[in-house]
Amino acid sequence: MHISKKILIADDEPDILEILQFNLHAEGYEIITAKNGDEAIEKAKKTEPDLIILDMMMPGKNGIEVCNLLRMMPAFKSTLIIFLTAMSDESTEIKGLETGADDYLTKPISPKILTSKVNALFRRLNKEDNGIIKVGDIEIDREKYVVMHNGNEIILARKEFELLALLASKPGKVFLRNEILNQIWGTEVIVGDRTIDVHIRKIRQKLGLDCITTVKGVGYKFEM
Amino acid sequence: MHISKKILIADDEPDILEILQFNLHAEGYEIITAKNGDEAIEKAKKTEPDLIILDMMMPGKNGIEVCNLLRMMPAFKSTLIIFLTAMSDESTEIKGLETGADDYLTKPISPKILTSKVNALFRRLNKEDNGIIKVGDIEIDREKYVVMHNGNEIILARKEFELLALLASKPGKVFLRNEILNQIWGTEVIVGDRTIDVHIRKIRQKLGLDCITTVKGVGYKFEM
DNA sequence: CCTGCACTTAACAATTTGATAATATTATAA
DNA sequence: TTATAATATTATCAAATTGTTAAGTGCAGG
Repeated sequence: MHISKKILIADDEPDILEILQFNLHAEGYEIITAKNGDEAIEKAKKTEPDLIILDMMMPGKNGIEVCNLLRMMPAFKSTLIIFLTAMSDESTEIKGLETGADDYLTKPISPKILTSKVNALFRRLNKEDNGIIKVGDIEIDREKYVVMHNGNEIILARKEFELLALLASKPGKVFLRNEILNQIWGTEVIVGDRTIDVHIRKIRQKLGLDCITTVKGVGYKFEM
Repeated sequence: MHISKKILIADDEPDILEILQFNLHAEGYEIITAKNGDEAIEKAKKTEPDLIILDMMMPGKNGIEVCNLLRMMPAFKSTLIIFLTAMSDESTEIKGLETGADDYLTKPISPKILTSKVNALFRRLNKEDNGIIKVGDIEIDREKYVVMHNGNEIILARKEFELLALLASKPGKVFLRNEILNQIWGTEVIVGDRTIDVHIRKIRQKLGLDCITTVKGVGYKFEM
């Protein structure tokens, strides 16, 4: 499972703080709260949260000031920051975004929109390390175009790689021959049925494992 | 110089299309437009934009459908997507975000908010490249345009430098020939396929290292 | 005006890949 | 068990892909 992401919420209104805390905690996030700007900076330094939600209007340092101060520190150069703004004031919103925030929310806050936004931001952040399929001791990296087995790199030709990646994308699922043809070769190109077999054979050979099962009369499936 | 980011805008209302196009173009982005969902998908495949702005309500395929279709293709797994929604309808917004969009905008659209949001999204995306790339004993300084290897400066021509910098920006990742052409030469210019090879050769020669790997039928990748 | 450099292209060699045909083997139903 | 259809295997060849060299073009600086 995931290690839960930490979110720091800074707002001087206890009600808002509680609503946000309640909803985000329900989504599985770990919540840290702060009642003003100075406390926010202090707790940010101590806990290094993944996301910081800052109210724009706070006693002492306001949201923008806090954001600016944080962005100056290397540790918070790329931390996600969301502003909360009471008024739907365009210039404030723009100022927030230009200060280096990633998004802003206008009060009154809808819990559902809040959680959706937060989830969306984290989803985007995790997009960067994607494309890796892991099944048993095999690792297929679509981006690097590499297949690893027990630390050894296995060199596959393009069609072989795509075929393996397709089968491994849903371990256990039987891919019909037609399905494979459409996915790998497209609908335009027409190749004989034996072609698939030959590629399957090469993959089996190169992997040296028995992880592709023939389902006679139907297709192939990948499983460890 | 940076190569300008490409933004694809899809909306059936010509007025909106024009407003968005005008404002984003003024910010230095390269704009591609589409009048409906199908055209959007077609143009997305052809031009591989960095950001796609989709109107939710369009004749034919609506924004969510287009988003779903795009997200299914590996090439658009991590492309930025923003929805435009006419109504400030909470459930629509949430649905949009959960479909895999990165943000949404409610009409009527404020040009300033639009550009701020777009800039903020790109800012976030580019957080990683802080100018200097270090891989193994190679150091690439994007700002100074200098490549160092074991303390020795290696002189690369501009195209060579950009190509190396691109490959090294994500070590291990395979860059498709198309991707390289789009990033280094842009979509306007058309150069032959051999051109890439020749530049790669020169880089390999000058570096005197075997750090650029050919992935036949796919592209090139940088790794130590 | 000459020279050198950056970039591109053309041409050919070297290599790899992918598809097919031909044959062998296996699974399954009658 | 046998007949039959489906798949495995092998070898072969054409096509696709890349490496390499040389040469052409345009431009900037001396």
